[in-house]
Amino acid sequence: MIEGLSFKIEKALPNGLGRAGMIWTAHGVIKTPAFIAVGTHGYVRFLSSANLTQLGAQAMLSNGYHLRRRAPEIAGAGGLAAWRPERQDEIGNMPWQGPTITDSGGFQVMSLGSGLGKVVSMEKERQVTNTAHKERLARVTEEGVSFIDPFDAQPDFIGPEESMRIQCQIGADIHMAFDELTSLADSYEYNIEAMRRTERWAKRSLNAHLQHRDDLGYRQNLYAVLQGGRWEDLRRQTAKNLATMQINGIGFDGFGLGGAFLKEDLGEILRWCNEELPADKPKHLLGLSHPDDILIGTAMGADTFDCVAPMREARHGKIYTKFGSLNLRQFRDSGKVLDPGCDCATCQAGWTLGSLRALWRSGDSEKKRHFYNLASIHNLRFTIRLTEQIRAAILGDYFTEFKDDFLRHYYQKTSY
RNA sequence: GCUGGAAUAGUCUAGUGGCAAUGACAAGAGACUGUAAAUCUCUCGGCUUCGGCCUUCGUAGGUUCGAGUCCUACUUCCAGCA
Repeated sequence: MIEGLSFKIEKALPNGLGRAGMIWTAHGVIKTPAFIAVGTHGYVRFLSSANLTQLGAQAMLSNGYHLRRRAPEIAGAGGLAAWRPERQDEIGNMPWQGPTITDSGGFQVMSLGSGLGKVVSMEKERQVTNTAHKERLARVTEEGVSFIDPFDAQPDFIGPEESMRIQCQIGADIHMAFDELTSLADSYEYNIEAMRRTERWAKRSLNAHLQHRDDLGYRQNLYAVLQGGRWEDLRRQTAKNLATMQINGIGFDGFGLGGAFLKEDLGEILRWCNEELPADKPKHLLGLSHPDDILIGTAMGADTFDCVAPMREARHGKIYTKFGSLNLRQFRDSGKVLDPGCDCATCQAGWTLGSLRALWRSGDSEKKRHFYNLASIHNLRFTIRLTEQIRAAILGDYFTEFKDDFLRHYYQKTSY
């Protein structure tokens, strides 16, 4: 039996919660802070496992909800790191053999239920409407979540026990307890209710996880997820409750920091959580990746991050640069490089904004797939490189200077 | 040369007497954060004080209260026959 997760802090920020460290799992090591590439269906869209390795990805996050019907098959293959997914993007089916994480399906409770896509957004000025969701596809009860699968319209149910059974069959190194993510539109009262339900589900998740965590021959690990919205009393309370929650003397291996955040609230909320949580456990900030979010998250004690944005925005023509992101549409025939000094394979191969745009707008599906690959490589490398730079800055005692310098360039869009 | 068909916005296209005129693409602007997302929203003749005004469906006439639509001629293109 390969031992379970272990976490070592190499260096912590003075007078702060941030740190650089290492997480050991059965499938390898994650040097933190780290950005985890999202491969919901067991693979990262339009990126091969070789692409991921080349651009410095250390781990992949998949989703128990999307893979739930494949879980027995994945278990039969020996777990996610050995499973060859049937891909829709024609990139080949070599598995990602490094460390893996699965989400519980808790996000889908929100996205298929109360939430519109916009409700997780962090722009304060945006009008948030929770009532506009006319076709609610998920309903929450104490037992779990009943929902209609949007792909085949079939009714289904996931509760903590189902989520743990699925995740233990998928066999990622790190699992998330089944939680209920609230939207920005939900009230304080509803957040109390959802947070307490999430805590009860966490206990049931822990119980079910402990029964199956060694089923595939290596130790799988469980993070509890903190909710509580934007309220300090709720965040501190749920952090304390989950930090001390145990079954037969066994607690959680780490913690997921969940929720929908307004940008200006993120740092404070994470501070409340991480002042209460044990420093020696790894923390994963769920679903965020923009540079300011990663920098603030790291400063406030988050060790790992995941997000669909780098890849999705790449597909949609948003190219990340050190001077801010740009819309590829505006660069027809441009001979400029994507991002000066970028070390990604796309930039190294000499692609320019104009040539990439031409590929994207070609109308040819094969060329478009090529574009999705090239653009995803660039944005993902950009995001991963940021975490590498942050790690180096923490270890080298220049984190604050690095952060200020990076944000000044990125958000003032000085020139480009 | 004869006969038949066609001509609509940047391109293709809908429209057979009634509101600058359908749809697609291209183009332009924006969005996207634990993936119902190779997606979605908006603009796309000109002007505007946002109430409207003006100019448009190959060209020129005509019929009509009213024409992209019907009629005549012309121009160009396509097909068939010589």
